[in-house]
Amino acid sequence: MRMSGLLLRTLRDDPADADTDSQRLLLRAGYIRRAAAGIYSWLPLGHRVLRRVEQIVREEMDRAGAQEILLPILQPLELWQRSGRDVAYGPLMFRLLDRKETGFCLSPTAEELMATLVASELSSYRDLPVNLYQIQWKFRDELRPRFGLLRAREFLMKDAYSFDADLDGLRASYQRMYNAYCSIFDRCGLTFRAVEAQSGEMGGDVNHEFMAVAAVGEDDFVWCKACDYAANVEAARRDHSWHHTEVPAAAATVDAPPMEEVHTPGLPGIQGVADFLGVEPSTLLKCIVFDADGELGLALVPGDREVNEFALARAVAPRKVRLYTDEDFAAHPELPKGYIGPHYPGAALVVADVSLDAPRAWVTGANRVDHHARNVVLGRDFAVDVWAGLVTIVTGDACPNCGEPLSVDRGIEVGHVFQLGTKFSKVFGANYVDEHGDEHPIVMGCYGVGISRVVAAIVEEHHDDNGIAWPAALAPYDVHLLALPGRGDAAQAVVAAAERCYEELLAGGFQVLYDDRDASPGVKFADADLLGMPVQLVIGAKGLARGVVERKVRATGDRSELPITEVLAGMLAGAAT
RNA sequence: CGGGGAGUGGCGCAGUGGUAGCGCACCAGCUUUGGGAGCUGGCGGUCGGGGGUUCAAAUCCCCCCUCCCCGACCA
Repeated sequence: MRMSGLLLRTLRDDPADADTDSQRLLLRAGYIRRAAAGIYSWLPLGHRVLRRVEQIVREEMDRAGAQEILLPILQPLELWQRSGRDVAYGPLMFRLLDRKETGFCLSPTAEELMATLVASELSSYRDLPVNLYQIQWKFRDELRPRFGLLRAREFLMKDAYSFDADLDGLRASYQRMYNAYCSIFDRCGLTFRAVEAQSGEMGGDVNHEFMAVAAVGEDDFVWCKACDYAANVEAARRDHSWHHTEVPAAAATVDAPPMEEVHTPGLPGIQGVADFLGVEPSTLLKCIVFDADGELGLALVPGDREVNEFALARAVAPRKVRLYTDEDFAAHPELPKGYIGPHYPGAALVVADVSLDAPRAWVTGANRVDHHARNVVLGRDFAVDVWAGLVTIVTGDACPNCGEPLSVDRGIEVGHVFQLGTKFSKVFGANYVDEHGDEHPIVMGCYGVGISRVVAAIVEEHHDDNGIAWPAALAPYDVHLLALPGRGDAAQAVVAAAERCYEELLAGGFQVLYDDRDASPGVKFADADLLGMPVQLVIGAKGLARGVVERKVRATGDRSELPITEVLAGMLAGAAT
């Protein structure tokens, strides 16, 4: 493509209302334009990127045995009323009436229509399994669209739906989609992890979120850079064996002096007590009071850690847990809030983080206002009813898989796979007849990739101060060819060489963006870096005099020279490495 | 929905009662040509919309709309 004819205007200034790198750069580089809050137009370069992501998704879905179809965006509201999601989605759904006052919505997703379709098209176990997908625009009237393409009201999504005879079939379909998603995000050049989402009450459905690591992500999650461990913060674990190898469980081996009380007036907080006594907060034992089905419980963690409420709930299930609030303490004035220790006589249940199972003496509350206790020893001075991983994971904790340090980062949810079960099949009568003639609801799974969101996630990961640096698999063009003819005697020769080079690369199968504009070198360089094609080829009078073309790799800045006669060969060789 | 901020040319901004300006971009000419060139001359805005106050409103008042940020909410 010749840039002289390309619909492209790059902006020198950052758009005032861009709040993330991806939005800022995609706007500046002329890939997208905002049409309304959370609604964007895709210009030629942006559209090419979108299509390339789409194509990767399509290839991987096809490879996984899914079949592409296309469902309408405009869907009868009646379907959504039947599933109950009319109410569940509420104002998140764009709604409209046709001229006969019949309700419609702009599809925010497509389980209803898919289940309806399958109900009428499939009827026998011989038809199963089936996996159908579409790549279609979705609409959600977000309370607050933001971050450009990351939380848009109109976005391109690949949504797939698997239909199996039973749960085993679903699990196999799910695994195929899971694997396909890993391939998709690998090919897109994203650093990502599949996070098992916190299942709802009583187990719930199995589902994984695919999180692309990015500072602008809207969700915290825990992941290991050394292996594929990942979890959301509520479900994350750490491996204590890496901290406490070879430690006998019997803390009674501690040779500590007897427990003694210390007067710590007006110091209910961990940091205050640690400073007052001249010890590290980690040597304090933090006692968090909770209610477990009406009984008083204590959750014990080291003083420098926080209690993960979800972990606590899992530890004492099926009892229902509620951490004490100020109101609770107000209702129980006998509790010495801020000075409670693990040996509190009224505690019916003591739950401790497993890291406390170590031979050491603690500083903790003395169960008496303005007093703390020193030399408090497990087994001698207090007992634990339940051991569990109770602490909220922080960066640096050991990975439960491999022991390397974990990271707590933010992530962009670029994909989500979900074992749905029979909820929609039952509502829409998507049943099949088994080999014995018995009818069963089809077991469904659903699988989404936010294609337009992936584009933004890629820019978040692949950019620098000068602009975007597309991974080769997604760049709108493979090569950015810059002609710098200048006004000297060599100008015509430079243009001629660039033209030859352009034709040669095209003939060689490369997608080439050719800067043939009558612009200064500075403008061309700046635009090339901003637009972000993976390789830049510069043909100027200087190089031409020596018979060479300069080659710059956008992502690394590495420069090399190719003989003008071997540009295509050089590019082919470069592509191979 | 609560709190805060903002709407002035394609983009970024200035302009607190006197009839709209700067930088970038765009067009023309001349000069310049290896990291967003210079000079000259141009094009382009009913100042978000409506109403009001005033001799006079981008500016003051009222209503509405839109956008942004924080929160709440949430695929």
